[in-house]
Order: sequence, then structure tokens, then C-alpha cells
Amino acid sequence: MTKAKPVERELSSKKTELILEGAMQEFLEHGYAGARIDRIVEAAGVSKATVYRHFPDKEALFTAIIQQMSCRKTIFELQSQQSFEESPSVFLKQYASKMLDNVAEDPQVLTFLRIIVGESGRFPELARAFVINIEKVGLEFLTQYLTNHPQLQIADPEVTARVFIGTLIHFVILRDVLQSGDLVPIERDRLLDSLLNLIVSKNEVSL
Amino acid sequence: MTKAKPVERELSSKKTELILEGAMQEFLEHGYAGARIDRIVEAAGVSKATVYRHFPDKEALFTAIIQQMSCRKTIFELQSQQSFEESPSVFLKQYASKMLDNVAEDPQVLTFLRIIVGESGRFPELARAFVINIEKVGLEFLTQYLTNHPQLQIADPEVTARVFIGTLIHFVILRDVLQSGDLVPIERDRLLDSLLNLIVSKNEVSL
DNA sequence: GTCTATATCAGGATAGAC
DNA sequence: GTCTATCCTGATATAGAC
Repeated sequence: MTKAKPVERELSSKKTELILEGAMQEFLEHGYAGARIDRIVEAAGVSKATVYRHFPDKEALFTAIIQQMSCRKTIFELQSQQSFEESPSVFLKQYASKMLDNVAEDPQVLTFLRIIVGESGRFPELARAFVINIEKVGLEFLTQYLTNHPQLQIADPEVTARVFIGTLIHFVILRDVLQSGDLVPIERDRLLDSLLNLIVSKNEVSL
Repeated sequence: MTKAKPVERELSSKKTELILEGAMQEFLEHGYAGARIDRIVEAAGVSKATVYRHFPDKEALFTAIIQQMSCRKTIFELQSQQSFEESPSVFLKQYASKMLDNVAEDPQVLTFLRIIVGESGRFPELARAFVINIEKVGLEFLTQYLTNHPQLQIADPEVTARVFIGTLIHFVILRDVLQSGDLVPIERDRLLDSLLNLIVSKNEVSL
């Protein structure tokens, strides 16, 4: 009987990791067209030929990176870190705060967003993967949450979730992505408080 | 006395126009790094040397184009086309509708947004020009409008303007920029109606 | 001021030894 | 499977004639 040979058809995942690591930096920093294979090679500490033995071309490497990030990056998945038992208005404000902090603290998220939007014309599949893995998850979670808390008296949870996330994303785009927070300044707590006031029923008694 | 010589220090603005025209197409379609001077030359119908006589380098040409577009492009300036005398809720819905239509009908707006966001890391000044000329204008107009209509009972017009525009921008990003409207579908009228319901006071009597 | 022709060099991708 | 060395296309930018 044939000896069970250790699975290793996939070309040495050690180098693959190095390449992906270096490529991620490079693509995030320079975009697709601006990325240089030479720099990826240097950052990864491998030879150029090795890169091309693991990935057919630059485009394949790029899509691999971005798709991987769409799975890993969490912008809205803060559920685990949070206390579900808080009152809804407290929970929602925490949720929004965490989301804003996450983005501000992780510059990779910003460059990732820039890439997704910037290349969405040439790589629509990547944009769609982003929407499925990140936006959709956040929207559906919030919709569910709003639906599950009838005391909030949300008339249209689906739209309310969009308004909530849309406001946050817009804020992130102005402040962090476009680096223009000072041009249209607003205090963050004021934004969140007034936003929650709009969303939760006006005649709030015991939220 | 010296004969008044016809002003022509600016290198033939005829060619300049052609170059800018061609460059706009090229940069919008391929981004900064992906744009090729050769294609600009071809589209403009001039020689490469002429381009470099009018602009010091690729980057200068790029920033000229984008800054020009930030002045010309109107996403939120729909005031002139609208009847100010409508009731606020009608006006606001018209305003939002017009804005969504404008974007959907003009693919240049989409590629412009992609460029601004995509290059905002490397060209922050362009991003800031965009915010000043487009976002800020929209936000301030809406804030003013909400303030001027006290019957709406807007507690915080500044934030409400952001919520309104943020929701619209987010919708545009998902549907048009990222081309993923089908992945997180929502009927446009439902979005606008529910959004307005959130914004205008619940106890609406005569808006 | 505008063109043609060209310098210069960097990019992605591969051949062939080990 | 990995490296070194190289191919070759095509990019930005310029020199020099008109």
C-alpha cells in the first residue's frame, strides 16, 4: 500500500504567507496600478520568480489580497466585545463609538476602504465581496437588533439601520478617509447623541 | 508709445483645453497611476512635447483636472432647479431624488468619486478641495434650510443635515459606486420616505 | 509653440541553473 | 521550488528642428 504522503501540493505556504504579507502592504499603500512587484519582492524577502510561481500575475495577487481582507477586516462586527444586555440606546451608542474608534485606530482599514472604492470601477467583484462580507453583515445585524427591540418603536428597521450606518460611514469618510474633519467639524458625541435621538422614538419613556 | 500688444502670455488656451479634456477622460478612467500620457496625447490630438510645455509633469496635470472638476461638478447644488415654495417634506424629498438621479445619470460623477476617495491618501489636498467645494456646500445649505423652517422642529439641524446627506451618500456608494445595489436591495422611495419620517418631527401636523 | 524623434529607465514577466 | 540574470515592452520626460 502506498505510504500516506504528507499533503504539500500547495506550494510551500510559508513563502506564500510572506508574499501575501508584502503584497498587502504594497497594494494598500499604492493601489493596484501604483503597486510595484519589485517592492513586494523586497518586502517579502523572496525572489521575483517565486512570486510568479505562486501567483499567475499581478492581478491575481491583488484580488487574493483584497478578498482575504474582505473576510478578515471587521468594521461592524463588534458584537462580541459588547454587552448585549445594555439598554438599546446605550448599546447603539457603544456600537457606533466602537466602530468609529476601530476605524480611527487602524490605518489599514482606511487604506482598505480607499482601495475598494478607488478600484471598484475596474474590480467590481472586489467591491461586491466587500459589500457582502462587511456592509451586508453590519446592516443585517442592526436591522435584526432594531427589530428585536420593539420598545424602540422603529417604524422601518431596515431603513433605520441604513440611516444609522450611512451616517457613521459618511462621518468616517469625511474625517478619516478624506482627512477633512476640520473643514466640516462636528463633535463626535453630539453627532452620536443627536443621531440616536432621531432614531429612537421621540416619546421615549424607558429605553 | 508702445502698441498695446494682445495678451497671450498664457500658452495658447486652445490646446490647453484639448489637453485638459483628454486628460480628464484618461484620469477618470484609469486613476492617477494607471493613466498614460500617450493616451492623453492621442485623445487630445497634440504632441507629447506640447503637453509638457503646458504642464510641468503628470502630477500637475492630474491636480489641475481634479481641482477643476471639484469646482464644476454639482452633486448637491440642485437648488436652482427646485421650487423653494414647496412644503418642506416635499422639498426635501425632491432634493434627495434629484441628487440620486444626478449621480445615476452621470457616470462621470461616479468615476470622479472613485478617484477622490481612491487617491485621497496620496493627494489629500484634492480630497479637501472636494469637501470644501461639494460636501460643505451641501451640508451648509441643508443646515440652513432646516434652520429656516422651524415648523419642522428639528432639534439639531447640523446633525440632521449630516444624517440626511450621509444616508444618501451611503446609498449612492452601495448602489452606484460599488455596483452592489442588488446585494443589499432597498426600494428607493421607501428609503426616502422612511428617512424623511425619521427626520421630520413625529407629531407632524402641517408640513 | 509645436512637432518628430529619442533618451532613459522602470515595469511585469520568464529562462535556466541549482 | 527557489534563485539570479535577463528580456522587452512601454512609461515619463526632453532635445532639437521648424
